[in-house]
Amino acid sequence: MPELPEVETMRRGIASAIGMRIDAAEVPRGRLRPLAMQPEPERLVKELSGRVIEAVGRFGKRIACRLGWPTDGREGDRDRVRWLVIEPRMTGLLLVAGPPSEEHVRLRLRGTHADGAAGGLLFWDRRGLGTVRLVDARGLEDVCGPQRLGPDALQIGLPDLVARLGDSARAVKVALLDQRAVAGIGNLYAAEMLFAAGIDPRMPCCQLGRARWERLHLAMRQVLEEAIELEGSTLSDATYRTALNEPGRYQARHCVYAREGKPCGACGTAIRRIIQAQRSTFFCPACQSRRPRRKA
DNA sequence: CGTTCAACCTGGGCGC
DNA sequence: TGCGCCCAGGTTGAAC
Repeated sequence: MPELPEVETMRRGIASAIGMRIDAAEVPRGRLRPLAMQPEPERLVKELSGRVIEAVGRFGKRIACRLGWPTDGREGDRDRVRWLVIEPRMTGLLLVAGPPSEEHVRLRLRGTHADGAAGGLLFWDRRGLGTVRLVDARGLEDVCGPQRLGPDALQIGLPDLVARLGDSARAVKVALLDQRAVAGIGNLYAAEMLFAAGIDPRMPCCQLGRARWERLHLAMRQVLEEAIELEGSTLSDATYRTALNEPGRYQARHCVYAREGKPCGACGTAIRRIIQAQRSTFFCPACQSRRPRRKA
Protein backbone atom coordinates (compact mmCIF):
# COMPACT_ATOMS: atom_id res chain seq x y z
CA MET A 1 0.00 0.00 0.00
CA PRO A 2 2.80 2.25 0.45
CA GLU A 3 1.69 5.82 -0.12
CA LEU A 4 3.55 8.91 0.98
CA PRO A 5 3.32 8.31 4.76
CA GLU A 6 4.43 4.70 4.49
CA VAL A 7 7.27 5.50 2.12
CA GLU A 8 8.38 8.42 4.27
CA THR A 9 8.37 6.06 7.24
CA MET A 10 10.54 3.67 5.25
CA ARG A 11 12.92 6.48 4.37
CA ARG A 12 13.33 7.46 7.98
CA GLY A 13 13.57 3.84 9.03
CA ILE A 14 16.41 3.00 6.70
CA ALA A 15 18.34 6.20 7.36
CA SER A 16 20.44 4.06 9.69
CA ALA A 17 21.90 2.49 6.54
CA ILE A 18 23.44 5.80 5.47
CA GLY A 19 27.18 5.42 5.55
CA MET A 20 27.00 1.66 5.11
CA ARG A 21 29.37 0.10 2.62
CA ILE A 22 27.72 -2.65 0.60
CA ASP A 23 29.80 -5.80 0.86
CA ALA A 24 27.42 -8.09 -0.93
CA ALA A 25 24.18 -7.85 -2.87
CA GLU A 26 21.95 -10.81 -3.44
CA VAL A 27 18.95 -11.28 -5.70
CA PRO A 28 17.33 -14.56 -4.74
CA ARG A 29 16.82 -16.53 -7.91
CA GLY A 30 13.90 -15.49 -10.00
CA ARG A 31 12.43 -13.16 -7.45
CA LEU A 32 13.01 -9.94 -9.36
CA ARG A 33 10.76 -9.86 -12.38
CA PRO A 34 12.62 -9.24 -15.61
CA LEU A 35 11.12 -5.84 -16.31
CA ALA A 36 12.48 -3.59 -19.00
CA MET A 37 13.70 -0.99 -16.55
CA GLN A 38 15.09 -3.41 -14.04
CA PRO A 39 18.73 -4.36 -14.29
CA GLU A 40 19.67 -8.01 -14.65
CA PRO A 41 20.37 -9.51 -11.24
CA GLU A 42 24.01 -10.07 -12.19
CA ARG A 43 24.50 -6.43 -13.07
CA LEU A 44 22.74 -5.31 -9.93
CA VAL A 45 24.94 -7.50 -7.76
CA LYS A 46 28.09 -6.38 -9.53
CA GLU A 47 27.37 -2.68 -9.56
CA LEU A 48 26.15 -2.47 -5.99
CA SER A 49 29.07 -4.24 -4.40
CA GLY A 50 31.61 -1.91 -2.85
CA ARG A 51 29.36 1.12 -3.04
CA VAL A 52 28.48 3.26 -0.06
CA ILE A 53 24.96 4.46 0.68
CA GLU A 54 25.47 8.19 0.98
CA ALA A 55 21.91 9.40 1.31
CA VAL A 56 18.36 8.16 1.23
CA GLY A 57 15.67 10.30 -0.35
CA ARG A 58 12.01 10.03 -1.16
CA PHE A 59 10.36 11.12 -4.38
CA GLY A 60 6.62 10.73 -4.07
CA LYS A 61 6.12 7.03 -3.39
CA ARG A 62 9.66 6.11 -4.42
CA ILE A 63 12.83 5.72 -2.41
CA ALA A 64 16.16 6.69 -3.93
CA CYS A 65 19.47 5.72 -2.31
CA ARG A 66 22.50 7.69 -3.46
CA LEU A 67 25.46 5.42 -3.94
CA GLY A 68 29.05 6.59 -3.97
CA TRP A 69 32.39 5.00 -3.30
CA PRO A 70 34.23 4.57 -0.03
CA THR A 71 36.53 7.43 0.92
CA ASP A 72 39.14 5.19 2.50
CA GLY A 73 41.78 6.27 0.03
CA ARG A 74 41.46 3.33 -2.28
CA GLU A 75 41.33 4.50 -5.89
CA GLY A 76 38.40 2.64 -7.29
CA ASP A 77 37.03 3.60 -10.66
CA ARG A 78 35.55 6.90 -9.57
CA ASP A 79 32.36 6.24 -11.39
CA ARG A 80 29.54 8.67 -11.48
CA VAL A 81 27.09 8.64 -8.63
CA ARG A 82 24.43 5.99 -8.92
CA TRP A 83 20.94 5.86 -7.53
CA LEU A 84 19.15 2.77 -6.37
CA VAL A 85 15.50 3.63 -6.96
CA ILE A 86 12.89 1.42 -5.38
CA GLU A 87 9.18 1.66 -6.03
CA PRO A 88 7.33 -0.49 -3.50
CA ARG A 89 3.98 -0.34 -5.34
CA MET A 90 1.38 -2.47 -3.58
CA THR A 91 3.28 -4.69 -1.17
CA GLY A 92 6.94 -3.70 -1.30
CA LEU A 93 8.86 -2.96 1.89
CA LEU A 94 12.32 -1.67 2.69
CA LEU A 95 13.56 -3.24 5.87
CA VAL A 96 16.53 -3.18 8.19
CA ALA A 97 14.93 -5.90 10.33
CA GLY A 98 12.77 -8.87 9.57
CA PRO A 99 11.77 -9.83 6.90
CA PRO A 100 8.15 -10.95 7.36
CA SER A 101 9.00 -14.01 5.30
CA GLU A 102 12.10 -15.22 3.55
CA GLU A 103 10.32 -16.26 0.37
CA HIS A 104 9.49 -12.75 -0.81
CA VAL A 105 12.88 -11.15 -0.32
CA ARG A 106 13.70 -9.58 -3.69
CA LEU A 107 17.00 -7.87 -2.95
CA ARG A 108 19.30 -8.25 0.01
CA LEU A 109 22.24 -5.98 0.77
CA ARG A 110 24.77 -6.89 3.40
CA GLY A 111 27.24 -4.28 4.48
CA THR A 112 29.44 -2.61 7.04
CA HIS A 113 28.69 0.64 8.81
CA ALA A 114 31.29 3.35 9.29
CA ASP A 115 31.92 2.14 12.85
CA GLY A 116 32.58 -1.36 11.60
CA ALA A 117 29.28 -2.86 12.67
CA ALA A 118 27.57 -5.26 10.29
CA GLY A 119 24.39 -4.01 8.67
CA GLY A 120 21.86 -4.87 6.07
CA LEU A 121 19.04 -3.56 3.96
CA LEU A 122 16.47 -5.53 2.08
CA PHE A 123 13.62 -5.13 -0.31
CA TRP A 124 10.75 -7.48 0.38
CA ASP A 125 7.68 -7.63 -1.84
CA ARG A 126 4.90 -10.20 -1.52
CA ARG A 127 3.12 -9.54 -4.79
CA GLY A 128 6.20 -8.66 -6.71
CA LEU A 129 4.74 -5.64 -8.45
CA GLY A 130 7.44 -3.37 -7.05
CA THR A 131 10.41 -2.25 -9.09
CA VAL A 132 14.12 -1.80 -8.54
CA ARG A 133 16.25 0.43 -10.74
CA LEU A 134 19.88 1.40 -10.75
CA VAL A 135 20.40 4.68 -12.57
CA ASP A 136 22.77 7.60 -12.95
CA ALA A 137 21.84 11.23 -12.33
CA ARG A 138 20.10 11.53 -15.66
CA GLY A 139 18.20 8.31 -15.06
CA LEU A 140 17.05 9.66 -11.73
CA GLU A 141 15.71 12.70 -13.51
CA ASP A 142 13.78 10.46 -15.91
CA VAL A 143 12.30 8.36 -13.14
CA CYS A 144 11.69 10.91 -10.40
CA GLY A 145 11.99 14.28 -12.13
CA PRO A 146 9.30 16.89 -12.66
CA GLN A 147 8.20 15.31 -15.92
CA ARG A 148 7.16 12.29 -13.97
CA LEU A 149 6.25 13.58 -10.51
CA GLY A 150 4.61 16.80 -9.47
CA PRO A 151 5.53 18.62 -6.26
CA ASP A 152 5.45 16.51 -3.14
CA ALA A 153 2.08 16.49 -1.43
CA LEU A 154 3.74 17.62 1.81
CA GLN A 155 5.45 20.55 0.14
CA ILE A 156 3.06 21.85 -2.45
CA GLY A 157 1.63 25.29 -1.82
CA LEU A 158 -2.00 26.19 -2.26
CA PRO A 159 -1.44 28.37 -5.34
CA ASP A 160 0.53 25.62 -7.04
CA LEU A 161 -2.07 23.01 -6.18
CA VAL A 162 -4.84 25.13 -7.64
CA ALA A 163 -2.74 26.01 -10.67
CA ARG A 164 -2.15 22.34 -11.40
CA LEU A 165 -5.63 20.95 -10.81
CA GLY A 166 -8.00 23.88 -10.65
CA ASP A 167 -9.04 23.78 -14.29
CA SER A 168 -9.33 20.02 -14.56
CA ALA A 169 -12.68 18.45 -15.32
CA ARG A 170 -11.68 15.29 -13.51
CA ALA A 171 -13.28 14.21 -10.27
CA VAL A 172 -11.13 15.55 -7.46
CA LYS A 173 -10.47 12.09 -5.98
CA VAL A 174 -9.18 10.83 -9.32
CA ALA A 175 -7.06 13.93 -9.87
CA LEU A 176 -5.41 13.57 -6.46
CA LEU A 177 -4.04 10.22 -7.56
CA ASP A 178 -2.27 11.78 -10.55
CA GLN A 179 1.39 11.64 -9.54
CA ARG A 180 2.36 14.13 -12.24
CA ALA A 181 0.09 16.71 -10.68
CA VAL A 182 1.02 16.14 -7.05
CA ALA A 183 3.20 13.32 -5.82
CA GLY A 184 2.62 10.86 -3.02
CA ILE A 185 -1.14 10.55 -2.58
CA GLY A 186 -2.72 7.14 -3.07
CA ASN A 187 -6.17 5.64 -2.79
CA LEU A 188 -6.33 5.49 0.98
CA TYR A 189 -5.09 8.97 1.83
CA ALA A 190 -7.03 10.59 -1.00
CA ALA A 191 -10.20 9.31 0.63
CA GLU A 192 -9.14 10.35 4.11
CA MET A 193 -8.09 13.86 3.15
CA LEU A 194 -11.29 14.46 1.21
CA PHE A 195 -13.26 13.41 4.26
CA ALA A 196 -11.20 15.70 6.46
CA ALA A 197 -11.86 18.53 4.03
CA GLY A 198 -15.57 17.72 3.73
CA ILE A 199 -15.44 17.42 -0.05
CA ASP A 200 -17.46 15.07 -2.24
CA PRO A 201 -14.89 12.93 -4.08
CA ARG A 202 -16.98 13.08 -7.27
CA MET A 203 -16.82 16.84 -7.60
CA PRO A 204 -14.93 18.02 -10.65
CA CYS A 205 -11.81 19.96 -9.71
CA CYS A 206 -12.97 22.92 -11.72
CA GLN A 207 -16.04 23.31 -9.50
CA LEU A 208 -14.31 23.25 -6.14
CA GLY A 209 -14.00 26.95 -5.49
CA ARG A 210 -11.67 28.81 -3.19
CA ALA A 211 -12.92 27.59 0.16
CA ARG A 212 -12.77 23.93 -0.79
CA TRP A 213 -9.26 24.22 -2.21
CA GLU A 214 -8.15 25.82 1.01
CA ARG A 215 -9.71 23.08 3.08
CA LEU A 216 -8.25 20.38 0.86
CA HIS A 217 -4.77 21.85 0.97
CA LEU A 218 -4.90 22.03 4.76
CA ALA A 219 -6.38 18.54 5.12
CA MET A 220 -3.74 17.13 2.76
CA ARG A 221 -0.96 18.30 5.04
CA GLN A 222 -2.67 17.41 8.27
CA VAL A 223 -3.68 13.91 7.24
CA LEU A 224 -0.29 13.06 5.77
CA GLU A 225 1.64 14.50 8.68
CA GLU A 226 -0.40 12.67 11.26
CA ALA A 227 -0.09 9.45 9.28
CA ILE A 228 3.69 9.87 9.21
CA GLU A 229 3.73 10.47 12.94
CA LEU A 230 1.88 7.19 13.40
CA GLU A 231 4.16 5.44 10.89
CA GLY A 232 1.56 4.72 8.25
CA SER A 233 -1.40 2.36 7.93
CA THR A 234 -1.22 -1.39 8.34
CA LEU A 235 -4.44 -2.86 6.94
CA SER A 236 -6.14 -6.14 7.74
CA ASP A 237 -3.76 -8.16 5.60
CA ALA A 238 -0.91 -6.85 7.78
CA THR A 239 1.41 -6.49 4.80
CA TYR A 240 2.78 -3.06 5.54
CA ARG A 241 5.49 -2.91 8.18
CA THR A 242 7.94 -0.23 9.19
CA ALA A 243 11.64 -0.70 8.42
CA LEU A 244 11.89 -2.39 11.81
CA ASN A 245 9.13 -4.82 10.80
CA GLU A 246 6.50 -3.29 13.04
CA PRO A 247 2.95 -2.35 12.06
CA GLY A 248 1.91 1.25 11.50
CA ARG A 249 -0.74 2.84 13.71
CA TYR A 250 -2.65 5.26 11.52
CA GLN A 251 -5.29 2.65 10.60
CA ALA A 252 -6.95 3.39 13.95
CA ARG A 253 -7.57 6.92 12.67
CA HIS A 254 -9.22 5.99 9.38
CA CYS A 255 -12.55 7.73 9.06
CA VAL A 256 -13.75 6.33 5.74
CA TYR A 257 -11.25 4.01 4.07
CA ALA A 258 -12.51 0.40 4.02
CA ARG A 259 -15.41 1.38 6.27
CA GLU A 260 -18.30 0.83 3.89
CA GLY A 261 -21.59 0.55 5.74
CA LYS A 262 -20.16 1.62 9.07
CA PRO A 263 -21.42 4.80 10.70
CA CYS A 264 -19.51 7.98 10.08
CA GLY A 265 -17.78 9.00 13.28
CA ALA A 266 -18.92 12.58 12.81
CA CYS A 267 -22.59 12.20 11.85
CA GLY A 268 -23.54 8.53 11.98
CA THR A 269 -24.45 8.25 8.32
CA ALA A 270 -23.35 5.00 6.69
CA ILE A 271 -20.08 5.30 4.81
CA ARG A 272 -20.52 4.67 1.11
CA ARG A 273 -18.25 2.91 -1.37
CA ILE A 274 -18.27 3.82 -5.03
CA ILE A 275 -15.96 3.06 -7.93
CA GLN A 276 -13.94 5.81 -9.58
CA ALA A 277 -11.33 5.04 -12.20
CA GLN A 278 -11.72 1.36 -11.36
CA ARG A 279 -10.84 1.88 -7.75
CA SER A 280 -12.87 2.02 -4.56
CA THR A 281 -13.67 5.41 -3.12
CA PHE A 282 -15.03 5.61 0.42
CA PHE A 283 -16.83 8.68 1.69
CA CYS A 284 -19.54 9.97 3.97
CA PRO A 285 -22.47 11.16 1.83
CA ALA A 286 -23.56 13.61 4.52
CA CYS A 287 -20.26 15.16 5.60
CA GLN A 288 -18.92 15.24 2.04
CA SER A 289 -21.76 16.87 0.22
CA ARG A 290 -21.69 19.13 -2.79
CA ARG A 291 -23.90 21.51 -0.93
CA PRO A 292 -22.36 24.28 1.13
CA ARG A 293 -21.68 23.19 4.64
CA ARG A 294 -21.30 24.72 8.02
CA LYS A 295 -18.58 22.88 9.89
CA ALA A 296 -15.13 21.44 9.25
C1' DC B 1 -8.89 16.72 -22.98
C1' DG B 2 -10.85 12.49 -20.68
C1' DT B 3 -12.12 7.53 -19.40
C1' DT B 4 -11.71 2.32 -19.49
C1' DC B 5 -9.55 -1.86 -19.60
C1' DA B 6 -5.98 -5.23 -19.07
C1' DA B 7 -1.69 -6.38 -17.32
C1' DC B 8 1.68 -7.29 -13.78
C1' DC B 9 1.38 -10.81 -8.95
C1' DT B 10 0.22 -13.09 -4.23
C1' DG B 11 -2.82 -14.02 -0.74
C1' DG B 12 -6.79 -12.85 2.55
C1' DG B 13 -11.69 -13.11 3.10
C1' DC B 14 -16.14 -14.56 1.97
C1' DG B 15 -20.14 -17.42 0.40
C1' DC B 16 -21.46 -21.92 -0.53
C1' DT C 1 -12.17 -28.53 4.30
C1' DG C 2 -12.20 -26.79 -0.09
C1' DC C 3 -13.43 -24.36 -4.21
C1' DG C 4 -14.44 -20.34 -6.64
C1' DC C 5 -14.96 -15.83 -6.49
C1' DC C 6 -13.81 -10.85 -5.27
C1' DC C 7 -10.79 -7.73 -3.34
C1' DA C 8 -6.26 -4.99 -2.33
C1' DG C 9 -2.00 0.50 -0.20
C1' DG C 10 0.25 1.21 -7.62
C1' DT C 11 1.61 2.07 -12.31
C1' DT C 12 1.61 1.66 -17.28
C1' DG C 13 0.18 1.53 -21.99
C1' DA C 14 -3.23 0.82 -25.44
C1' DA C 15 -7.69 1.72 -27.11
C1' DC C 16 -11.68 4.57 -27.47
